[in-house]
Amino acid sequence: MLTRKGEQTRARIVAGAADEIRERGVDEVRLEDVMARTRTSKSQLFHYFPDGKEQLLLAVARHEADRVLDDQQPMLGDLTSWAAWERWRERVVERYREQGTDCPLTIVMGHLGRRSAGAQSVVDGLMTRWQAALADGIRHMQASGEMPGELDADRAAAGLLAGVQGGVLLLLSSGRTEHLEAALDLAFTGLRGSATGRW
Amino acid sequence: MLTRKGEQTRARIVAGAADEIRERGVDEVRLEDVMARTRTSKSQLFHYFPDGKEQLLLAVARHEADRVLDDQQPMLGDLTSWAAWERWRERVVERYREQGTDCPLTIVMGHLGRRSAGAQSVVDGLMTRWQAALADGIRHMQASGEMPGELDADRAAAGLLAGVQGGVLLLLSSGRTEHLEAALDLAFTGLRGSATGRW
DNA sequence: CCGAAAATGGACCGGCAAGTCCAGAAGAAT
DNA sequence: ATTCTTCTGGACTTGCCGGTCCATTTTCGG
Repeated sequence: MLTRKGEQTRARIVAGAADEIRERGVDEVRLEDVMARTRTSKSQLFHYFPDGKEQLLLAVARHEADRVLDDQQPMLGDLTSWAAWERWRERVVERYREQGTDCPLTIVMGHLGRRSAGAQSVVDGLMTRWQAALADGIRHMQASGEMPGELDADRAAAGLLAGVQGGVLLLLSSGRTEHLEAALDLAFTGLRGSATGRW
Repeated sequence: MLTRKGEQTRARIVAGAADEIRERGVDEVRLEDVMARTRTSKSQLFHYFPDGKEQLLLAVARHEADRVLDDQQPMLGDLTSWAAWERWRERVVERYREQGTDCPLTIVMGHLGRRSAGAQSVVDGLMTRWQAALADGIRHMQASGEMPGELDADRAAAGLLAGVQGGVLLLLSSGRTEHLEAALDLAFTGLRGSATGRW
């Protein structure tokens, strides 16, 4: 059981670890660094995360994953017109432009990605919710006749999501947002266009 | 200077390290494992890679990067008809389906990605060449009137590339190719479609 | 208050794996 | 053949850092 003080400390640790990772990368982060930044001792770390570093990283991943969709609100939840889609687009580009080369989630993921089933599910959950929000928007647009009714909303959302992910990935290594923007534009063109695809 | 024998040994080390990484991930790979697999001693490793593990990983990254585009040939170099584009699409999906969750390049990249400038340039080079090949194909299609002449070939290629990258990324965490396929379909629709985008 | 549970401090351990070193074998070159 | 370079074996060092432990303090419910 956690007391109020305990919760504060735990939260401080997670946030501090997240910052540390953002700044220096997962591999470079020692527990000692987290301790220094959060003014905690080793026994506290292992008190709140008995399974050690792995568990802490997972908590950080969850913490970061939660932020991703929040940062896209309220746009993401209201994709009901082309203007709204454009606003969402701008927000996404802006958010990742600011973030630049430091994508904490990708970092943490890339680190414990495959091995930990927990990490897997964090990402899966995030992507699923993200895709669902996009699919909702697409269905909305179809209902109002602004996107072709023939296309499979879920599949289109999957493709759009992939474009965003790839754009961000390329941003991480190039530092430029042009791939992300191009991917969004190309996807939008597909969403607008005549339904000649294999939908 | 390297003798013939030296080159063989060096190549054996790189290939062995690549296999080891594919199977167990970067973090899990000890120099000792590479030594065992390639029947080499520690002094050999440091003889061929004086800067140690970092340098070896970089060599592995280069090795893997070279394979990526080769695996897409001859399709990638001959995107001159929609049928050819479809063949390329199939090849890409097939290649990554086989590869499944073990993308050695992404792994190595995710590991030393930001810190080493060398790794940065390996990925940059790969992506640049990849995008250039796609852009060439698009220009070909425009010349023969099979893709709208109004779109910016390089930008469209950037978007398509992002879609592929994102699709692969999602494949890595989900194990399924549906995002990759959806991204390709959506991008193709965009490439076919009426030029209503911001090209 | 008081006792139990939670929170904290910080010294200590232990293992592991990267990197060093030197001695000696194999190969090239003339 | 000899000499110089490259190649190889493997023991040794070293530092780092995750994890353990116990003693002490703080919190909290009743």
